Amino acid sequence: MNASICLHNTLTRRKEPFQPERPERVTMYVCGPTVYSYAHIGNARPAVVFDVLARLLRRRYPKVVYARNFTDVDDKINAAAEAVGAPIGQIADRFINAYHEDMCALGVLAPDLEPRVTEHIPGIIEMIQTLITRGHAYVEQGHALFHVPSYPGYGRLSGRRPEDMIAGARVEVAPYKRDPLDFVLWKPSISEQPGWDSPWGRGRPGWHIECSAMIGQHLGHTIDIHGGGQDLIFPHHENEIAQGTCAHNADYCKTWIHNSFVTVDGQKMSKSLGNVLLVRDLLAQAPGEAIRLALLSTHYRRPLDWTVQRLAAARTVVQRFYTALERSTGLAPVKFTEPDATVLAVLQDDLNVPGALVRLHELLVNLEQADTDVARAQARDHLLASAGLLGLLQQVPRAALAALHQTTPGRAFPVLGTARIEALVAEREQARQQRDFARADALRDQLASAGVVVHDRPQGSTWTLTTEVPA
RNA sequence: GGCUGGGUGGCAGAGUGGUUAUGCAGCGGUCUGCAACACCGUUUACGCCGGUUCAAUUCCGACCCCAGCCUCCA
Repeated sequence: MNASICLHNTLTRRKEPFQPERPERVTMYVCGPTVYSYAHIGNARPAVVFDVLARLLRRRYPKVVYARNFTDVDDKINAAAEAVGAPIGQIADRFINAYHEDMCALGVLAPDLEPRVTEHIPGIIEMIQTLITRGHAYVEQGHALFHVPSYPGYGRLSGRRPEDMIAGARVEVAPYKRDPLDFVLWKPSISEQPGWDSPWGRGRPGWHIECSAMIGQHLGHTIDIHGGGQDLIFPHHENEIAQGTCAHNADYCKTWIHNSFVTVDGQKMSKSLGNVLLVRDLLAQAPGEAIRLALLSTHYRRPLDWTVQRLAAARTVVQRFYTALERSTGLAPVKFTEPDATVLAVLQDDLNVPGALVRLHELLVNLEQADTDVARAQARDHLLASAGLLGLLQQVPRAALAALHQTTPGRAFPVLGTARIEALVAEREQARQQRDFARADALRDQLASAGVVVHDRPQGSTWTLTTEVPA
């Protein structure tokens, strides 16, 4: 058996060996998007990071239940729905579909479960009732609120002391709160707002309770891994712990994992700065795989600054890998190729993806240096099996290179049919054989102006569509 | 003000108490009619000041700077 997977646990602030409660059923929950708009690059980072973790866990454990929710009722969704005069379900459906498309383009595999809040209202109400019964929550002016002082462990995840938080609070305390830190479990809806009947009147759930309720319903009272962006540590995850622990009288989650933020050109993404980068828009500049690689090229717990240079660099690397793979297509696959031991080992060390990429480059060199068909097939399959752990290099090379060409920014090439290109390449080869180099060079220029790059190899000339971004 | 992370060579980015990853770019070379692709070689590092140590980029302390959270946010 290989060494265990080590993960940095936000709760303990250290890297520790991952030991699931029940290895026969490993549970992981990641906070998904609120579906009121298209996914931006900051939404994509956790999706990609936890996709890699899920792949790693699945390789190790027979059954992994990975859930990622959709928050489909929320004031922002309500506002978006009101703006276009559509029901919230329509807005949510639209952006859930868009989210699926975007994540698919980034090579993110579907989680096992994608629970939606609006489909879990009875469970949410039930959980709130349990909290009230146990003395951890109360009802005031149509609101149900969690009483923070009733849970002594509050603040442990974020490393904050309640007294500091009160001192630093910048918001006015709502009159219905018994304690400034108390947070809403259920809030009343006026008639135009979406709402559901409850013992406390018509209303809708607060943000924090939904995750706890869906976790309790689908994964259990104690889960193995809970993930999300680091901005969720406080208050969202802190509140989840309080609710879940108090409702079920059990540890809520053993390992908390948080990815760091994405900045754009050194600044936080925000609507006011106008620098929110949507995955949709980036997909016009580069294939999803290059975006995925760019997101994975920094360790998940470090801040990642998104720049055009970063994406360009990722394009170059993707191109290099697929160029080598393209040259080995047609070789029979080798049976039962395992991922590389080094790749596996560094990934198991708190998901050191950049370290794994280094090893992938070494495997690439092995492929490029292999001098027999058997060696090349082995090197290729070794590389592919290893890259598969990261969700990379799994496309048909020719198609991947074509995707790079199609997304080349700032270039519009006249379209030459494949037959025409082949004819020109053949004509040039003939000219070269006749040592008519002026003619050969003219043909090469003609092809280049159409975005076709010719490669003269010992076996003869081949061609690819350019993927170079102009400087 | 409180709480988290982080500051590594032109850029990106791992890691380590002593043997200076890796990628991109640059430079030199091999291949090529010339290129391109590919391969080989190669220059420049560890924010600042103290401390511990035979030895610190790596451990400890202070400081400076950056990002995030404390209010919806991945």
